[in-house]
Parts: sequence; structure tokens; C-alpha cells
Amino acid sequence: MSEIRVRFAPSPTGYLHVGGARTALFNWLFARKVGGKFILRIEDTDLERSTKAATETILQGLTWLGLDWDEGPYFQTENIELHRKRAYQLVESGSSYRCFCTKQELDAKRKEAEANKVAYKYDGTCRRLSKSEIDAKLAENRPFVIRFAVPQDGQAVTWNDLVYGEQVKQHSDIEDFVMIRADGSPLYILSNVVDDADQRVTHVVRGQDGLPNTPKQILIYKALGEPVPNFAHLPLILDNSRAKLSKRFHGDVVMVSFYQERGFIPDALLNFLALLGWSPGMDREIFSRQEMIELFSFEGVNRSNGVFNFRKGDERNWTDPKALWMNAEYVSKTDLTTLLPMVIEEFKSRGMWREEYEKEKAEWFAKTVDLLRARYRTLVDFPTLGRAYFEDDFTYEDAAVSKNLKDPLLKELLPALAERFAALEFFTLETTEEALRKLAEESGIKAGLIINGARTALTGQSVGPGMFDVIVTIGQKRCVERLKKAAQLIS
RNA sequence: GGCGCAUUGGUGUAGUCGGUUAACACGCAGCCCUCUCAAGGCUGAGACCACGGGUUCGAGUCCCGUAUGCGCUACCA
Repeated sequence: MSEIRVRFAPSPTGYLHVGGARTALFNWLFARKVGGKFILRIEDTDLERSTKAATETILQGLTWLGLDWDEGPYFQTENIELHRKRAYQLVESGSSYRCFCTKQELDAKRKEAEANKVAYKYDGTCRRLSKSEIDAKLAENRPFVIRFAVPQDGQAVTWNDLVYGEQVKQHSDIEDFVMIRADGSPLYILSNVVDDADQRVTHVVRGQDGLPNTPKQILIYKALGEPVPNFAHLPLILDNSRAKLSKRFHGDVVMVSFYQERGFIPDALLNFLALLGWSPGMDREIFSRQEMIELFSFEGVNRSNGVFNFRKGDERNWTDPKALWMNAEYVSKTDLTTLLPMVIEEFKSRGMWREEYEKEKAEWFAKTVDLLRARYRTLVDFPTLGRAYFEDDFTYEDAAVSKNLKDPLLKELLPALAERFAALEFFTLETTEEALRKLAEESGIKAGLIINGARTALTGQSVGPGMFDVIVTIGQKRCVERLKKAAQLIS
């Protein structure tokens, strides 16, 4: 059994989007599972639209996701000579031919067919050209394209798609497609096959939009005398109105880089993407990379298109709620030692990182992250929602202030609490709680009033971890200062 | 228009060879816990398995048709 080889072959015409990431993921999972090779090939033959920046973005995205490739990146443009050579080889062998029809002629025929409501298919005019006719046109320097001569034998192309099962396509339904343009450049349909053959790809795993041109490609493989690879087509990802996901319409949510910016953990995104179109067939949804690798199979891939459940303009659910939930799971369940570097990175990129966090306050930092994580959904939440735990210049949320700092009694109580906190010799969960409850008791009011008032005074928010954890985390000195300061907020 | 693929609650999915009160998760609602919460616990609503015919004692599961959606239909990739 020879080596199994798969490839991810994006065209560098933009960012890496979630659909592409999922295709890459499935290729990667399969390769890792069977001990094969995962190849990266950049299909940059569309010179007009391909950019160096897009290639960078794609590589960066895959790297961030941890989808490491074993070979490449290969660039399709570097192989153009081979593509051309192979096409001419087919002309020699008679399975392809030069077509001198002009675009204008073809357009006219297409229009006519449309007007008559007949399916347009190239009529094979040039396929019937005699040797002398061809030589004559060549002598006149007439431009030509190279078309594949689809067998007219009433047979069909068949293959067993690993996801979609047995497929049959009649030769008569396939037109003599163009492989080489008049300017001599190869088309995707050809380049793709030649590169896959050249790179000895054994399994073509790609989006379902590649399904219709698979028969054509199989025809090319056969004419070239190359082994036909296995094909596995993946369902597409649509939006909730069943339209294709696009940057133009949906904005940044389709870009992998956006998830990185918004604080996603790569494993969480991968986990979510994997389940969008694949299921290991069990009542579990959280899988580590290793588990996904072990569990992956094409039989588990769904055949119907998946819906990316996201609504524009919902700030809280800025992407599919399930993706957010999954990321939250990862944020709160990932080993702290694994999570910490990611959080630290987040602080660094926001200029909130301090030397002491990796020295004398390293333990404090880790504990604080651990305390906050259960309520956070993304990495970004730590420096933003959690700002008050790390910086003194946090903001008081209006809603929190009006909810918890309403009672005039607090104007006296908060400073009083500050006094008692300041007097504490040991600042612990127990001592702070005792001090606070005692104050409440002596004042004849419910502890909750002071607790919630303190919450907003200390963090600017109305939600958070258990209050005494918050108090101890923020520390004696800062608690005292903030309690005094907050009293001024009360009218 | 032609060719192809698909169709289980709002979303993602499970339902091997036809016999289940159609399962799980997200989301949603309510309740509990509690010093708060977007955290945790519990409960619930929500699917006549697209529709119509068959086959069968019995179909989400098999067959045919229809509808709908999506893809392809380029000298784009």
C-alpha cells in the first residue's frame, strides 16, 4: 500500500475563510489518521486576483489553527510548463484538439441556444477539422484553445465518492471543455489534475462545488494515463438564509483571522468547524485534536450543506452561538498551563502586560485568570471585561451603577467598609467576609446590599465571581481605595 | 434551461440490517442555588422526520414522483 497523500489547494484571492479552514481540517485529519502526507498547494494561476498578501494570510491562518503541512507550499504557477506539456501530450494522443473558434462565435452560439431554450454545449466544430485544415489555420497564425475530446461512446464516467457515494455522469452530458486558453495558459480544470498527479495525491478532499467537474477531471487522468485518485466531497457551509457565505455580504465573521482577533482558541474553532458537517456518531461534542484524528472518517461526513447560524448585527452573538459556546468551554476547561500563554499573548497585544506577572505576581496572575475563566467566552474577555482586576482605570458600567450603587446608605457604608478592610491584619476570604458581614449586621441591613455595592465599586460591573474571591484578588490596598472612591458616585 | 447533490425541532447533529415515547448539543423559557451573573444544577417548550404516492403486518429508515434549496453549467479557481 503506497503512501496516502492529500492536499489543501486554496487560491490566494483573499483571506482564509471558515469553509476553507474546514476543508483544510478534514484533509489534515484524514492525513494524520492514516499516517499520510498533508500537502499545501497555492493555486495562484489566476494572476489577476492572486496576491502575495493573500498567500501570507492563508499560511498564517493555517499556522494559527495548527494545521501543519508536510510538503509545500507548492505554487501552481511554478508548474505551468508541465500543465502545458501535458495538454499537448493529449493533443498528440488524440484525446484533445485545437479549437480555433473565436469567443465571438461561441458567444453567438451560446446566445442562440439560450434563446431556443436548448442546453448549450460546444458543438465540436473544430473536433472534426482535418489535418490539412488544422495546418492551414496554424499557418495563418490563428489563435486556438485546446479542448478535451470527450469520448462519444455512449458510456459514462463513474466513481465512488467517499462522501456522496456512487456517481455516474454520461459522457454525452459533458462538453468538450477548454484546458488551455488562447494565450497558452492552462485552466484550473487541467492544472489541478496535473498538479495532483504530479504530487501523487491519492485522495482529493474538497468542497462539494468540485463535484460537477470531477467527471471531467477523471477523463483527464485517464487520458494522461495517470491513476485516478479517490474523491471525497464536503458539504458546503451556508448562512441562515441558505446563501453561500461571503465576505462581501457577511463581513469579517467568515474570516479565520477574525476569530483569532476576537479571542478564539484554535482548537475550539477547529472543534466547531469539524462538527459542522461531520459527526463521530456519539453524544459528545468536545473533542481534542487527537480524538478528532482518531474518530475521523468520511462515512461520518454529512451530505447536506450546513448552516452557519449567525445573524448580522448581534454584538453578543457575533458568530454562531454554538461556536461561542464551544470556545467558552475551551476557555474554562483547558488546562490552565495551556490557556495561560494564550491569555498572556492577549495582554501583551493590548499593552497590558507587566513584567511582574511572570515574576512575583505570576501566581496571582494565574489564579486570577483561573477565577475569571468560568464566565468568559473568549480570550479577549480577560483584558476587556476583566480589566478592573488588572488595571485601576476601569470604567463603571451605567447599568451596574444604577443597580448596585443606588442606595444612599452606601455613601456611608462603602467608606466604612474601606475603614474596616484597611484595619485588617490578614486580608483573606474569611477575614474580609467577617468584616463585611459584621458591618452589615451592626448597620442593620442585609449583607447583599453591601456586597453588591462593593462589586460595582470594585469592578465597575454587576456580575462576576464570588465577592470575597474578588476582594482578595483585587487586594487590600486597591479595595480600600476603590471603596472610598466609589462612595462619591452615590448621590 | 441542462446536469448534479441535498431535505430530521431555530441551528448543528444521532438515528447500523425498516419495529424507539424520534436521541444529544447550542439557543430559548421557567425554576433552584446564591452576594451578583452571561457561571452551576433542574425542568420545559420546540420535529406530524419537505410533500404526495407506493412496498410492507409495520418506514425518518426501501422505491417512485413533486416541491424547495444549493452547486456546476466561463478561454475563474
